[in-house]
Amino acid sequence: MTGLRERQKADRTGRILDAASRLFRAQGYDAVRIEDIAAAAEVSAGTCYNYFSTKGDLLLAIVSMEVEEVVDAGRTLVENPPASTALALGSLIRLYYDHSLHYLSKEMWRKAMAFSIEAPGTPFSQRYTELDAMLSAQVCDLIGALQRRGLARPDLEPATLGQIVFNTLNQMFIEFVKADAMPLADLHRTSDAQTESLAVLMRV
Amino acid sequence: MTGLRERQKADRTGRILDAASRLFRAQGYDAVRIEDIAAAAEVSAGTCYNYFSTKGDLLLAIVSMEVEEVVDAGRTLVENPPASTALALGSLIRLYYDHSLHYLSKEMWRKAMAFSIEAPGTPFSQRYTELDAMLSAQVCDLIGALQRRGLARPDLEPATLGQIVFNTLNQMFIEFVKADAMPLADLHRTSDAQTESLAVLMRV
DNA sequence: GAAAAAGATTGAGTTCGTTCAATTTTGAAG
DNA sequence: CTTCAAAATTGAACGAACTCAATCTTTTTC
Repeated sequence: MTGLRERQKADRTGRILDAASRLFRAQGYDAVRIEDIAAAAEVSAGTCYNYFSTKGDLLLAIVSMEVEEVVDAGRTLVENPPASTALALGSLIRLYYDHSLHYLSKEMWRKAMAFSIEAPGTPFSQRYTELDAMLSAQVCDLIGALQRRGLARPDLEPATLGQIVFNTLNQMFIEFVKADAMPLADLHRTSDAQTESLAVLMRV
Repeated sequence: MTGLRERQKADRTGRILDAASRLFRAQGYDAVRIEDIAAAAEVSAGTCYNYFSTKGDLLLAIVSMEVEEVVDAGRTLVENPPASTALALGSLIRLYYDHSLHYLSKEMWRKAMAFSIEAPGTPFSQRYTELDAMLSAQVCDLIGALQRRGLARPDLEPATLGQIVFNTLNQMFIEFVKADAMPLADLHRTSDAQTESLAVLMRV
């Protein structure tokens, strides 16, 4: 079943991802050359291109792993939502935001977002877009749950409202990563204010 | 007042912008080398870098000129808004969308958006961000005008609602330029549906 | 009007992402 | 175990964005 070839493949993929992740965080995306990653992973530069189509796609693979974790964490929260609209939305959004800089720098986020717009057809760009859609769906699910509990006006599609909320939190996050000097606390403040407004909009 | 040096500077800037704009549209951003632009503008490659810090910033200068036109056109519409919420929003959004591909290809938009996230500090990246804010402000203005005419619920900040509407239309546009095969008509359809929902949300 | 200073242009050189033909490694068949 | 085909690795070569020391042009000074 798992021949030598497959094991080596998985091993090399892991080593490349680990090396890239560590180096990107430590030295910055631009400062790290493919050769550096290859050296740290004990392969040649050419081999990196066997596994990842471009440097940007390699970054997106790393970012995607992070987003997967956030999706998992979010699932738990959506299954047991806090007992008010603003609190429920606020908690989910804070979960997303607080995870975001745990393993990734703002620069990595900027480059990743840029690359996913610039090269939407690349394998990990598609994966990243998929994960974004999952986050958006999660917000929709939460709003659906709130409606069923009578905590949000029932005359609006949860999908529509969820999209709106997700677009808003996503845009705030983009502005956050674009401003290197902006602390996470500022994002929280802006977000809390917007969430409050959105909760008003959704009030029964 | 306007010495030879200044005139030459303006002339060269214009020639570089013209050449780049024409070549990007005709051959695609990636296919055009700085040397090609320099040759078409009758300067050297180095000179391009005196005027624009990077190839991406040169693209953003071109895109910004286009967005300036859209902002001007939008101003006229906001001053005389159509007589219903959905129609007013729909007209403004359609104005934005229809202008968008007049002089710029989807590829140019993708690269421009990517670059503005990736390198937010660059001169024309800042200009582009400013122009985006102006579009957003325009939507807010329109909503304010609708409120004053009694066409939108007055208990919500126009700034908040405007942000929501702008984020939504912006996100739809990003998805449009990310999908090369998607025709403008599809964007219109999706947008009309979303606008309808947003109008419901804003109803008095 | 000549000389010096300031500003701009130039293109050869550097760097790094990416490609690809040659080579090596792995797995299967006889 | 040997042979062969398929798959993967390699690193040298390529191309294009960007840099910079030398050169040229414009403006200012006296």
